[in-house]
Amino acid sequence: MNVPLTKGAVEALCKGLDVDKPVLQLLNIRQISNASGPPRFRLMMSDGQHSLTSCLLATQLNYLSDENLLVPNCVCLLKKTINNTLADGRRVVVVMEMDILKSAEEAGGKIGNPTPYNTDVSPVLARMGDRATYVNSPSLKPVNRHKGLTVKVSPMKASPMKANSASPGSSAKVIPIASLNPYQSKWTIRARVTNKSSIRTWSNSKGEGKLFSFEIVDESGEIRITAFNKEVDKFFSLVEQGKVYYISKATLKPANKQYTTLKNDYEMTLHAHSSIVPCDDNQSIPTVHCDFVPIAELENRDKDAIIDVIGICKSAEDVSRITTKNSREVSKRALSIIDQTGKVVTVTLWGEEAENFDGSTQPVVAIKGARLSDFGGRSLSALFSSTVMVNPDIPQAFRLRAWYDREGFAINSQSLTETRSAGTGLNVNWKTLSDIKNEDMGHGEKAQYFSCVATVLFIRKENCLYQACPSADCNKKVIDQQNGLYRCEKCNREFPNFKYRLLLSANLADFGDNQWVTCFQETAEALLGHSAETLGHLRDTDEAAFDEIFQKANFTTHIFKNRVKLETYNDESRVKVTVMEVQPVDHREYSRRLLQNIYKLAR
DNA sequence: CCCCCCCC
Repeated sequence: MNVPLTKGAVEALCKGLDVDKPVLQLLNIRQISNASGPPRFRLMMSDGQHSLTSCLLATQLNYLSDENLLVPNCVCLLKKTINNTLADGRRVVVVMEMDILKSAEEAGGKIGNPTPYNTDVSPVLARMGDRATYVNSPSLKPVNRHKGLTVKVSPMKASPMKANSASPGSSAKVIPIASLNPYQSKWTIRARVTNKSSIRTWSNSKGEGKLFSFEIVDESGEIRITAFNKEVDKFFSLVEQGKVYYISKATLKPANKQYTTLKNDYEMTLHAHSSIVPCDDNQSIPTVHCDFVPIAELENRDKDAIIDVIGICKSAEDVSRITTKNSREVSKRALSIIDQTGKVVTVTLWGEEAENFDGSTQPVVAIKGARLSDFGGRSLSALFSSTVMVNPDIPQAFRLRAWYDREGFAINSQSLTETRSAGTGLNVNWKTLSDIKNEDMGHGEKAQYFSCVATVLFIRKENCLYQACPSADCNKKVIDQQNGLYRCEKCNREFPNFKYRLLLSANLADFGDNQWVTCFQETAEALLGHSAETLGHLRDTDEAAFDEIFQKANFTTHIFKNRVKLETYNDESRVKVTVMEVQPVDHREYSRRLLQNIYKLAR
């Protein structure tokens, strides 16, 4: 069988064009050293006219080499390739899927007399091989534009560093970060930026200003650098994540260990004479190293552990604004990520990272330095010190992508993060009231949550209000001492006043069933449309008006988000349904709900 | 000279 090579394919690939399933001949294959993870193979492919040296084998195809199928002169069908452009415009073709059409023996030797198409791609790959780095690839897209292109770095083992006499900006020689101290001022360091903050402002009793900080690493260690005010203007745009710079003439001061986990006793502050000069020759400066923890393994890790994680973003919440305990407003967005362990975990992004994140394409998300929390069982949160990467150009990401697109998307995954609220949009667990009985909801160890559209048939007025402790966080019922004082057993105090709290029993109905539910304060107020205080006052002063409020609530229809749990009391078990949220019926959600029921009935 | 790491 004669299989012609796809002439012109190498040129097209080098220009970044998509070539549909080219047939190419393998001229050479060699393993490039890789500090961690599986070995990587670099291929030289030929279309008979030109050879392509900037070609990597995706690690899921390593078996082709292991089984001695991928040997020079064999003819390959490249079924799927990913064309990556490096920051400097050079390209790397990653072979994701391939078939071997002809063995080396069948091909019988080199076809044609191919010449290298684009020789300048070689050095970068040689470096990638030597250092196992995937630096500055634009396919590695941090969601925060102030967090540049490269991933955070773990410093490699301390090793003597070659002095570089070519360092600009200073007459001093290049010294390792580890040897920096406040008592020596003539130095230059050469280091890679691993984490760059956005610009922040502050205002306190000592004054106000702006600052940004970044972390750098060389072979010897790491250090944090902060720029204030004028130095922010001077250096913020120059300093890019992932890039290497000569840095000199900055102030060293003891690091406040309370605020940093970086392994350095000092930190650096830039001043008017500080110098930062980009360095192109950066091959000896270490780059990213992530120790990804499989998602299933998070169950066994301690709360507050700082871990690296990678997964496919199965779904993402819309961004929302929350107010912190310190009354600061911040954006947040929770993602559900899944990996090959089949487990899902919720990861929360904050601030700009939350605002800029786009989960619509189900990208690979890798986070270096996320914090493990025990919220909802297990969940993750990005920190200021975390680096969030979207579709990073690393083997683990390629493997995940291949796994998810082939099978992962369809598996019945389980989340380590129990979602307490029913969520929104597609994640809403819609049920009808009859489902509660038919599906024995709430019979498990954990409570279940569901949403339904239902109509209020009846609300019990009796005992719907109680006199509660007026302390801010105590809602305990108080005892009327009949002397103008109210006693709270929990606070062990008497108060001259109390606050009204609501505890409603309501009967809800939909087309299939009805159900008694309990509404506490907020949901009861939403259902009745009045505050507990107003209702308490009315009950004591205007019974007719009080009754009318209950009449008006009857036959109103809402979306109810509920918690359901089987409870045992005096040897008697019954399912208790508590309303967590009452929302107006959104027309689209209601239609979706109806359609789901029609579909269910038709089955 | 900052030092926020959050919310359910």
